[in-house]
Amino acid sequence: MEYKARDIEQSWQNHWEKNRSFEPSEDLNKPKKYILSMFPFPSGRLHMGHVRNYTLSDTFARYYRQQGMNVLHPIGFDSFGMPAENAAIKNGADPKKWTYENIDYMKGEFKTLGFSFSKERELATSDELYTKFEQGFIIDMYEKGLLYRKKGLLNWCPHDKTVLANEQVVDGCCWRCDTPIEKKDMNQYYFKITQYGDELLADLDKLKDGWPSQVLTMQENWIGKSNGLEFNLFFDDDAKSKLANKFEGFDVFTTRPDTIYGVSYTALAPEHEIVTYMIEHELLDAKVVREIKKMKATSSIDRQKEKAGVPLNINVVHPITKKSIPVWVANFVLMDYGSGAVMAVPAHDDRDYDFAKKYELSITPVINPKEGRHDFSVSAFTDAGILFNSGEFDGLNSKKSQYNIIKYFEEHKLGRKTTNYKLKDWGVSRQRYWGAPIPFVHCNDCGLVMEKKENLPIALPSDVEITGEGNPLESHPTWKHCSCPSCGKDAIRETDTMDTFVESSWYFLRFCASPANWEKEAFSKKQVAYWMNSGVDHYIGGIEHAILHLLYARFFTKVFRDLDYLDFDEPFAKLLTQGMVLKDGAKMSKSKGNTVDPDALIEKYGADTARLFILFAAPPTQELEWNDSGVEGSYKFIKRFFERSTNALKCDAKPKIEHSSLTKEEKFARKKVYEAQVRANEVYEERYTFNTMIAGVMEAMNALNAQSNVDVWSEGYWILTSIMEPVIPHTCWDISSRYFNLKNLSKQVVLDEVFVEDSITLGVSVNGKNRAEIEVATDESKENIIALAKQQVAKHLEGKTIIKEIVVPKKLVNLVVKG
RNA sequence: GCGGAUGUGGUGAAAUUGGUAUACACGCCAGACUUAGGAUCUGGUGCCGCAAGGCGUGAAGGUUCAAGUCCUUUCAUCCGCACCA
Repeated sequence: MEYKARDIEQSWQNHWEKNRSFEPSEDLNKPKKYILSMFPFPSGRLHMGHVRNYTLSDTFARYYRQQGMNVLHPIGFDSFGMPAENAAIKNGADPKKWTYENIDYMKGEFKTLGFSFSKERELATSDELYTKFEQGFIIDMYEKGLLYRKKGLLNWCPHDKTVLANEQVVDGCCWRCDTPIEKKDMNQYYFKITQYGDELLADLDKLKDGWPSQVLTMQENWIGKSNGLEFNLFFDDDAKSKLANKFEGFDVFTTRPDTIYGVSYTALAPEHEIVTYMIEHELLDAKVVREIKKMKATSSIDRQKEKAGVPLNINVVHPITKKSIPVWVANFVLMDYGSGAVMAVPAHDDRDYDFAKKYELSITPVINPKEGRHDFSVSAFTDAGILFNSGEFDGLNSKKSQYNIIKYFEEHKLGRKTTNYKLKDWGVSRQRYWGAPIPFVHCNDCGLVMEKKENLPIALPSDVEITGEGNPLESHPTWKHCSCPSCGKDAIRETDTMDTFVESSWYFLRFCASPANWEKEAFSKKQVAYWMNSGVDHYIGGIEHAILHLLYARFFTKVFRDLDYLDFDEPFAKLLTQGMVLKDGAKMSKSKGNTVDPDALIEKYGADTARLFILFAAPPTQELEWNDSGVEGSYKFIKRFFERSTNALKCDAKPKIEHSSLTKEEKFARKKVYEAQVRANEVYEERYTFNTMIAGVMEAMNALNAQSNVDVWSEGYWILTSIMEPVIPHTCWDISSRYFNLKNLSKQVVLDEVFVEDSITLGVSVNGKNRAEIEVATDESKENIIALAKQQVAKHLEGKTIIKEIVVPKKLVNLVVKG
């Protein structure tokens, strides 16, 4: 029989579609599995990374269907976003048309790859129905105080002409187009994600067993919680009068209160309000002002190159010693962390040390190492140690003194214990067209007013002109004009749209909703409770989403819980982060010209070959090096697997075999088949190393091929097609339908009898060095085994004394000799 | 600088708890069938060596009867974060 991949694949793809084979059951009493892959942006064509992603999720989904689970394996498109708009600017395409044409094409690709997605739950986040519910959530969050509008210094990408969240700034550049970002003062909507900072951090603990530790660490670092002391540094009388009594002082934050006696200067960020005041009121030399302006204009990358600063010629008073401390402006002080001001302890902080050395400021050591001595003329001592020069705290260790010093500050009302986070509130407004409109209205009388829920969705206009200059919603002749939902007078609609990460923060909940209710509700508590019970069972996607998407989705889940839409804390029980797909050692990318087009591959070999190669070439979390002859090898295996199926007989149940009556080769073949099954179960349930599972099946095939018993062949195929169905579904359904009436695509029972053996092979080592092999009866006595082993390695024992004999049951014998 | 990962044949990679290192595949070599083979089948293939034997999991030590696996030190590559007070 000839293996014609394309014919077989198309016929089964049509069969599955016609029979609605992959729609989940609405019976919420069945045991469930929710298998989710990160949905794609509809860029136009799938790339190999997508194929790897969906092959993995499909493999899980098909396995759990065989196990009798009710499986939800949905797909959608994260379809808002800048590329659609950029295509419009470049080619004059309509973003909506461009997007939905791409979606149609990619759906076709899903079909030809044989992915078992639920067709009926497919969605695109740019669908108006999706926007409608999202806008509803935005309103709920605003009412809860979790969304607010404020003016602030924002990251602005001059190329994409939009605001970016901190998370979207990579090395000071736009995460999408790599243009260096600028700071711009604008109104912007924010989600109060910081309110959930503690919980987002603490709940990482719940994910320990299911998420890669790397991702947990990245999230932990991103949230960046640190405990310390916050206190006020007060100006002396000179400074106060110089500042016209506008400022009493300023707040600083430190994680090292134990170094408080070592403070020898203090520094403000160039953007600090006191600095701004002094510039505006001409309290600084022109030269100093010039220096400060230069610092502000320097990008964050350049600022890191060398420390720079200028003195402000004002002083504060040390809170304990009451000594006078000079105030500087320093380029390494960040305005958006803590209060934008630091107490500087050059003796015990590297940055403060460098700065003090450069500007010849005094360095006052107050902590010694527990052992030995530190040379403060060379570097700062930043470890914990023993305090000196620290008044009543002398002799205490760092840890103890931190506690005592914070207590002292609190008792004397000088300061308080605080927690600081690197995590910032999530800015979500974008000055773009192709996004979900933020459902607010600006009214002259009422101010900022929410749209009424019955008016949702606030849909995008279709007749826009997209030039790349400014926001098309802003320049549209009529769209933004509306009446105030509160007083009815003429008002202006908000023209900002939402960050696309908002859509991907709840799509996994939408998939839980039965399509019958899609018009009526976003999702029901009951359906979500069922499918999300213990979370999405397997969430599969790229490591590049380790921070942004996964953090936002966790945040939304917690918010929805507090809005009483659901009853759990964490959305994703198990996270599998796949490795990149490489060719010639580099990530596949259009710009490098090292891509492999999935469509061409399917055309040549079929989808099953692509799927098999992807799973066989490397374990899922590792990088996958593309290799054309490896693909060829996968094709040949499938071809052989298909052709040799003719050795099986038609049967409706697994054949019964009298194991003891078989030949050695037949027994061995059965053992290999069942070994493959045992390994497959482990791989699907725990290890996810599909490469080793496939290797097991190949070994079993090799063993089957060395014998000719038709029952052994039939049983072998019964089991192996079941194991392989999730990987090469078309081939396996085809074989199974011809021989087994599809009955074997189900949970398999392992027969232990095939593992019982009469004799086993043991390795024989001398001094740990492998020298020979012996074959002994399974129940052979230890004495006999040793005797036989000695006989086998007699040559290596000549003239030597055996001082120890070790027998490891079923493994080996080790003889330790001397002389 | 901080955090994490990885390092095994010519290549992708196996080795679940310390127990015969290199399974499975690619590549290569040889043979069979062939007018032919980039098809198929069979066999071989860690390195050095004619052999006996020796050497082998980035490097160096250590623990152990036994180490890819555990401990110490170190090198290289990759990824993430990065003046976070």
